Amino acid sequence: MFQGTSSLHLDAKGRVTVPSRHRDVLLAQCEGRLTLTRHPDGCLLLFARGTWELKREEIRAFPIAARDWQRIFLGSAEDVDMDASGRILISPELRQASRIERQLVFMGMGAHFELWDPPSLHAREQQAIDAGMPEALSHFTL
Amino acid sequence: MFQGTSSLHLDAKGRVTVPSRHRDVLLAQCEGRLTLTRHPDGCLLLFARGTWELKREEIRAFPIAARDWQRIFLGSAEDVDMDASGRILISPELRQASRIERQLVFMGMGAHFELWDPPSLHAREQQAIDAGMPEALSHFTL
DNA sequence: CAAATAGTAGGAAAAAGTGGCAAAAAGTGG
DNA sequence: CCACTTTTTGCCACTTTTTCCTACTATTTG
Repeated sequence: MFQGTSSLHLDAKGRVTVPSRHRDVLLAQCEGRLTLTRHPDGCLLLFARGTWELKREEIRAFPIAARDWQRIFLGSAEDVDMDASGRILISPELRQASRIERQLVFMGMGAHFELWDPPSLHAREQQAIDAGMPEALSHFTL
Repeated sequence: MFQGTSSLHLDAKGRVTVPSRHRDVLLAQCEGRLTLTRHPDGCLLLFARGTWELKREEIRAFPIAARDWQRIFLGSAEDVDMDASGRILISPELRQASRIERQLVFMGMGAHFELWDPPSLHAREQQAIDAGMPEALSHFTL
């Protein structure tokens, strides 16, 4: 179960270090074999390879009406492997799509991670807070 | 059942001492294993690990429309352990999100704690008082 | 008033993250 | 088809952050 955020930098070649607290889990789960793709909300999604392959089957089964969504999820997916120092390379295409340049936010979201351009994330967060809790969550209390 | 507030300082590395009157309970309940996350109201939430894990399952079950809220609660959650002198470390990300710098208010709120930046708390309190009692509390008397 | 306990501060060792370099691979042009 | 250029990949080293331990000060309590 992944949770929590880390603020990190890409190096000159577009690589990021996977936060060390997640590294061991990922090495155990999939030997560092991961898959990176896009999310329509504007972030990137990072999966352990096995987790992705299950999701991929769901995506393949999308109805025709959702062909555009297949393009985003499937068409943008790239297999990436952690290198010896626990880094992954984010391709120029994915960097551009997510507006990630130098800095990024690495966020654990349960079974996967989200990678965000910091300004995009903050803007979206603020928007959500301003809009208030949706009706569907009216029964949820902390 | 936690209640009451304490005004405390963070040290130079961003650590706070858990008020001693709560320490024994937390040690007994979860051996000092806690989880810290954000609340949209602008404070941080502190849970005993077990309590958090129950909440986390509720959060994971949120509908897709509430993805932004999952990001705030789950995406910001960090497991923290009390150290030998009963302190917890608040990460730079959480400190920034809650505007906590040097001082903080540690507030017992039943099953969990809230951690506030003092000015933010006071502003919010004043706002609530000015707004008056909400309709839903019309039958409540002391 | 003294002792204990709470809260704060500082220092040293370890680890994490970042940058740079060099070898390898891939692509391009003659 | 070979040689050269450019990009990619792996490796190493430095710097910053984190973690653990210890010590001090202030407040509380008997």
